[in-house]
Amino acid sequence: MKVKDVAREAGVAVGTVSRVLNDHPAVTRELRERVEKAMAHLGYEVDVTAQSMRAGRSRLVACAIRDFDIPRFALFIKEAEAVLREAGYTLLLASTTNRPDVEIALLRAFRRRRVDGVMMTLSDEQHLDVREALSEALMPVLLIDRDRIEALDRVTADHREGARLATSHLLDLGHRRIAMLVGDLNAFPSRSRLEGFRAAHAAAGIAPDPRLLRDDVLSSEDAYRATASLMSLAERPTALFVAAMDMLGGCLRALRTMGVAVGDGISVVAGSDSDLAELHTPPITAIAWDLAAMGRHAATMLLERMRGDEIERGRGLTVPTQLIIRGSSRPFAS
Amino acid sequence: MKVKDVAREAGVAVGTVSRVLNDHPAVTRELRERVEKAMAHLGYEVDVTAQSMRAGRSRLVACAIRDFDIPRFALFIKEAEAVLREAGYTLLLASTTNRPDVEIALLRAFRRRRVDGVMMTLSDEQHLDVREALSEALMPVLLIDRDRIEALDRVTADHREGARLATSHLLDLGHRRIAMLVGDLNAFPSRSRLEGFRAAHAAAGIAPDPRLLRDDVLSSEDAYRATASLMSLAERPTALFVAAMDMLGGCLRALRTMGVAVGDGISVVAGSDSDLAELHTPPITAIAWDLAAMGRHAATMLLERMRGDEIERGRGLTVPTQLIIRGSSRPFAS
DNA sequence: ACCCTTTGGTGAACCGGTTCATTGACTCCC
DNA sequence: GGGAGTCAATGAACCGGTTCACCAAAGGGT
Repeated sequence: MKVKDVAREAGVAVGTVSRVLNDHPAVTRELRERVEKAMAHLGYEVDVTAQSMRAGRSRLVACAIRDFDIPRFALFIKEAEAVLREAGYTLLLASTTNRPDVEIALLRAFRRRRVDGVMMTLSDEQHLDVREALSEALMPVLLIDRDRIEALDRVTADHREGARLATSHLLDLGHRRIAMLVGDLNAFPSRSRLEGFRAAHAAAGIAPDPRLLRDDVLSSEDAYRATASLMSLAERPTALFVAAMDMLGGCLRALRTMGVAVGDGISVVAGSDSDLAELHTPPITAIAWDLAAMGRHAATMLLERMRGDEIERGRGLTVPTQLIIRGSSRPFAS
Repeated sequence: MKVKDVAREAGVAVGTVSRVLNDHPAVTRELRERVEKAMAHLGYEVDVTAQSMRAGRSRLVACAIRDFDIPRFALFIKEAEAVLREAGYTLLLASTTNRPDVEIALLRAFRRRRVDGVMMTLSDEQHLDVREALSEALMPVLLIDRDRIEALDRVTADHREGARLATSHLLDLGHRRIAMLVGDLNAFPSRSRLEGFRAAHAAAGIAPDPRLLRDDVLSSEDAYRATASLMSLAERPTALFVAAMDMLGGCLRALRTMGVAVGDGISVVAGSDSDLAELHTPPITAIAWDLAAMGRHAATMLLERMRGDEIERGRGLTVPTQLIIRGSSRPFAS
């Protein structure tokens, strides 16, 4: 079942069938109808593989993120997929497990598949091998919540401002020993959160205690351990900013285990909002931003780039963050 | 940059290069090394599209689920992807939005892409057009948490037993007016949960009040509305079984809005476990099962089927469910 | 009546691999 | 010494579309 068969059935040339398939204008209505009837009659369906082969593009867009089971990322993917599907693209999914070697291997695999565009996170924007792989990618790449690679488009959230707001909020409440849990400082989100944290302290003329900073918190178990270790310090923090995404669960679990009451014993601010933050007792103050919008923008920007529109290189789009103040952050009573 | 170029550089025939690429045994070590050196020297990379074209298979596996932003499904996908990648396959992702027409369109799109295998959910296993599309799919299809299509492999969770346990638990506590929120009864999970719910009632010799059943609860907003409407009844339920996946948030939000205390005012059991259920005050009794294992099994079974192993049609694998009893389910005090 | 342009249609070449019938060289054994 | 058998290597054909140089017919202008 191929164009040849359809052509024979309709009594036309293969080129004409191809024209009909691709809505080429130079086909008379009569022939178009005959061809369409033949296709319907034979139950013909184009072979996208063959099309890709000739065209050199696959109508595939790859999305590689560090770990799917970050619930809120699903929103991003969902919206991106919807936009891409609308435009005739199919989404390829992979997880990098936040490892540079996997990121490089995936870029190569995508190129072998003639993927038309890629959106991805990076474990470390400065990693030389990754930067080299990106520059040899041959297809447009858009960074998800990463920056520092000037030539590439990116969609980010304003984590710096979110962290600054959260930290100022705690400082305003009188807290002076604020602990912070962040992820990998080699990547944009945690780096900017730390900047915001420091900026807020600087603005208040207060020096943060470096012993209260825990980075590399990448899983809920990490958050559990980090919280437990912080609460075992001789001089405990009075407030805890769980800035890494989706780490609130581990943190709350640790506080519960250690018998520390959220709100009274320690103020808590979450770096990303969730049902858990909203419905906890007390409800948890949290930073929120629109991941669905990020997904839509990412897909749209990548589509523009893939169309080859004449656009300046390295466009960046930043979605704002906001602080939702709830009952878990309370004035510090000495 | 193609096999031809590599062949010229190495001074061999294209067929030999292809043999090297595919680890064909009939190549002398000397030639293999010459070819490999030539490939490295030219920076050659195979074109997977061309391979697919000739081979008639794409090394792509599609996964279509009703909605990605069900956080727990991410676990399934993550594990499935890991298994498939290990085996040299790439995962294609799509969401069906739980609509039969989208399901059919996706199956067609997958076939056009020569996808090697599909794992998917269905909005309604009995839908005739979908069944026809499935039978014409030409590639192995595995159902995710769906049954009733005898010819297809499937991986399910034992929702019936989970719901039976949860309901018996509530009945044992003395509850007689148990409300239930489920999703689409045309699909396996909700159907089985309802069966389990009824089986538990039957075993206890109690007839459930049909006015306390709310089906088609598919979003957190649905759950909010359903809970609000249940709590507005003249004869309120004394227990609430939120059996649909990831609907607990909406339900708790409604109870909070209406000033009903979980545990005291109403006992609550969640159909799937989560950080929210575990860390809520009081913690919520919930049904748990291993979605990661489901993902692994799904990928493994599909791989076997794609290898064309001689296996009986329509294998089913069921992962067990368990009830985690927490503080939200309490004895009914009249 | 003649030439020029426009329009619709044709089919061979091409995309970049894999496959397989064929060839040539070498070994083995009677 | 010669026939059978084994093994590497070769390269043309093929997978199923799209493209484009080319052609025929129709239309337009003088």
